[in-house]
Amino acid sequence: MKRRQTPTKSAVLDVLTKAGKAMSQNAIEQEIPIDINRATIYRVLNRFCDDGILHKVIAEDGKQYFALCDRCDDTHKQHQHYHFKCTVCETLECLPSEVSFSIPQGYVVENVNCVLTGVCKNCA
Amino acid sequence: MKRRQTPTKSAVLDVLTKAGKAMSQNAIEQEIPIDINRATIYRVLNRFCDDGILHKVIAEDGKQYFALCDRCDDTHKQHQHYHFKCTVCETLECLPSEVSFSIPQGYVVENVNCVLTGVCKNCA
DNA sequence: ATAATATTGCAAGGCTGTCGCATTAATATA
DNA sequence: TATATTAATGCGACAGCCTTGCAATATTAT
Repeated sequence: MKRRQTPTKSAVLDVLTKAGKAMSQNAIEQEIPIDINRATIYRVLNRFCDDGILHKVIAEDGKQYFALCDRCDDTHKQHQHYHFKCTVCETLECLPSEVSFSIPQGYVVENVNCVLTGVCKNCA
Repeated sequence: MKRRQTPTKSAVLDVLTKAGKAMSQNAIEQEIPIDINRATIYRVLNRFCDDGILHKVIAEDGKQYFALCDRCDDTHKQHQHYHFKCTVCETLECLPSEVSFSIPQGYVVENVNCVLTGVCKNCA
């Protein structure tokens, strides 16, 4: 299935690029200049994830956040860095700190989701 | 507000103790012998969290899982250990591995939520 | 026993995310 | 340029998770 260029895709990518942080579907919809259906935004976001352009983080509110991370299109497919969710400004950003853990024998890790919650530099 | 002893509270604690792992409201409700309202289970679980008896983990499905962890009533209030969610048996368990990270200056971390997803020892 | 109030059940509602289906629009082909 | 192919979208609907208000119940203290 070959991807097509659409206004929706560019608009979503544009918002995420300018934001420089992870955003929820809702936040993206509010920031986007054109009117795009909710389901469509989700589909666009998930396609971007499939294509390795975005990565998805689950925050402590149980919601999905999507980020365009500069360190993501590297060798490892997994996004093994920490994320920080500020309870004040609701921002979710990627941290430079890499996740490292030891796992008991026999376990196979396929995905990593690490979110620190608190107050960010700007809001402190 | 002083807590009261109720059959619901004991039943919930009992299930979680026997399970020895983190469980969702739904899973708890299914395991519980008596019939308890969904909202009530949530209220009981959240009260236990407030009282420091349980801790809550958000998994990659966006759902809340509650665990009675043996290492939790220690000095630190935060539950800074990794969790492992098996995609096969759907189990979410606490790992012995402690979470360690470096955080940029000015950030205040109040909570940690780290979940590894994959296949556990039993299902591999 | 009685009062005070924490806990519960019920119903309802909000929010998130997904899906099927008809329609539209982007790309390839003639 | 016109046409065919099919990816992408909008709409509506739905399921699931979690919370909340309110009246009824049950636990604890007096």
